Amino acid sequence: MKMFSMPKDEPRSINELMQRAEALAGLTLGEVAELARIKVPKDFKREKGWTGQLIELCLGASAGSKTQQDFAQLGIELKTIPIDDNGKPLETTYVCFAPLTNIAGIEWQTSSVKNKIQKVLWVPIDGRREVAPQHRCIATPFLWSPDIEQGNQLRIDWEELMEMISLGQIENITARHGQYLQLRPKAANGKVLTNAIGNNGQIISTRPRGFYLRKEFTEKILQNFFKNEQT
DNA sequence: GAGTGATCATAA
DNA sequence: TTATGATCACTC
Repeated sequence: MKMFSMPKDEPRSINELMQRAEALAGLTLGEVAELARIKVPKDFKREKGWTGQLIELCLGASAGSKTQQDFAQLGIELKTIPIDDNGKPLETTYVCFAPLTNIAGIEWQTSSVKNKIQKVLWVPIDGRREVAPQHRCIATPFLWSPDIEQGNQLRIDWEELMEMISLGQIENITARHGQYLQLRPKAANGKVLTNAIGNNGQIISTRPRGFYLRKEFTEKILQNFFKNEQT
């Protein structure tokens, strides 16, 4: 039984990171928050990113808004994912902002999406709304990298969406596009605007967009892990 | 009920 | 302003 204690610095190896992460398994958000000396909100209506930031703190990630991975030196991105009692995702997973201008020459291989999901430390956490945040339990964290098929699926969606953006079709893209990777608004509210390419090649103003992984995609990742875990 | 579009807190 | 962390909540 490994006990969890708050780290005072960044993990220096994948092993060290995984040791810390695995020590969180089985604990509730309330228990972890107490160790971190942080107050648990009664719900996430206002503090939507609270869980992610708590886990960042617990694993020694340096907070802040960087475009790089959470553990850049290890090349690992941290993602908490809310699950129901069957271990299925309750929400889609945000990946990164979508570039809407100056996108000539951007390719999948060097894209932000590819870079972000190259290596992910998934931390599944009970996300059922009927369970108070304080009592939500952390499941087993695990490291994942996309296999050939998953990488191809995401590349195909990414290329389709990026082509539409480059052709000035941003206003015609809805969350229904993309089989596994979708594009949705990502901003503080609907009044936030950024530049994009219009249908005549001109610069237009539109809501910022972000790439999200559909639940069907992350569900397979989780299923595959838990399947291998019990064999 | 599910899913899309909208939204909230915070950092630099 | 744009990025991080995401979940909310209205509409279908």
